Amino acid sequence: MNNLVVLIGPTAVGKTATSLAIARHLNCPIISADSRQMYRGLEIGTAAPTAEELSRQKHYFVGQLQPGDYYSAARYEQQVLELLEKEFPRHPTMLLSGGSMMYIDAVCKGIDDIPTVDEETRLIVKERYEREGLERLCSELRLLDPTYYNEADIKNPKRVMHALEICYMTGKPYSSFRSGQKRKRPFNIIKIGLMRQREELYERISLRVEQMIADGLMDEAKKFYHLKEHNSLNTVGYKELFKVIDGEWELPFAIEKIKQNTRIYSRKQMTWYRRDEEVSWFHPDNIEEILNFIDSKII
RNA sequence: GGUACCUUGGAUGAGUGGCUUAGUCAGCGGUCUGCAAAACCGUGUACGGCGGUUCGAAUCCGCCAGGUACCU
Repeated sequence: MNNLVVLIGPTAVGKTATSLAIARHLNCPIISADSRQMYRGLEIGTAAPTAEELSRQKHYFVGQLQPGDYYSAARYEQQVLELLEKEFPRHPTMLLSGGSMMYIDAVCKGIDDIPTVDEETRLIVKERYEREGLERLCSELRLLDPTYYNEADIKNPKRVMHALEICYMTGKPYSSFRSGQKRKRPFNIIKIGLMRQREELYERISLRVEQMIADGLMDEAKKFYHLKEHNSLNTVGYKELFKVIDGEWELPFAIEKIKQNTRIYSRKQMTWYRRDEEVSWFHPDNIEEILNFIDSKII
């Protein structure tokens, strides 16, 4: 039987260091599950593994996309599954590590097979939203897909728009693609969660942000300023510095906002993890305990 | 010492006698099946202190405290 160790935890909790220790112990590559570290050039702001860390253990899904490339959790699921199939013969236990909740779930639980929306449809719906407003889109969704309308988060434009995109493109209700079923995976999943006291985590966040600034985050932001409309740059650390570049904010204020937004992000991650009962939680300092636990769960 | 103005929940900031609860941000909690470090939702009865007027005061009056500006 093959195993996939999944290492999760809020940002700045210490996943990178722990993942290296686990990977060395298991003698396997690391599959990154970080939706922003996938983009090349955002190393400082996303606290990506350093060149030295990357050289210690083979990493996948770090710095392989250009900011501006389209990507999605579904694509990630598919690529990771393919990779695992390829790697398992040589590495019967693999490690997936990262903080992107949706990506983790995509790999562990699966995402329904929904067509990828083409650029044209995306534009049409976006324009309608901007011109006619959310209300109109909602009443249209109610007609095209009453099932989804009744369970959807109707106030969330992204959700409503996506459902409509699928309806337009396929001529079928969005809900007809949603099974709500967990996929069975042909490997054993061992979920390890890293957690620290709130104050401890917040302190680390604060220090890390200061370090990012010292390491030249501003230069990185300037370099990608021209891509700021892309989702990959709609990221904590960059969006605040863009406001400094625009002259809207002073740098010290922006730095405080980065810390604050990172804290908010870490809390959202924890909220997401909290409901996942399959996770076993550890403090990052207890690395021996973590390794022993993994060994006991490997099939 | 005098005159004027100000004092609202962690921050900001409306409200000038009664529609009980402004709003925003933070904080905290939550949602999550296709750009997810995204997007969205929920949640706090506070009116500087003490007295008075009134059926009723954050809102009017007096005193006290703190603050700001100007004057001597």
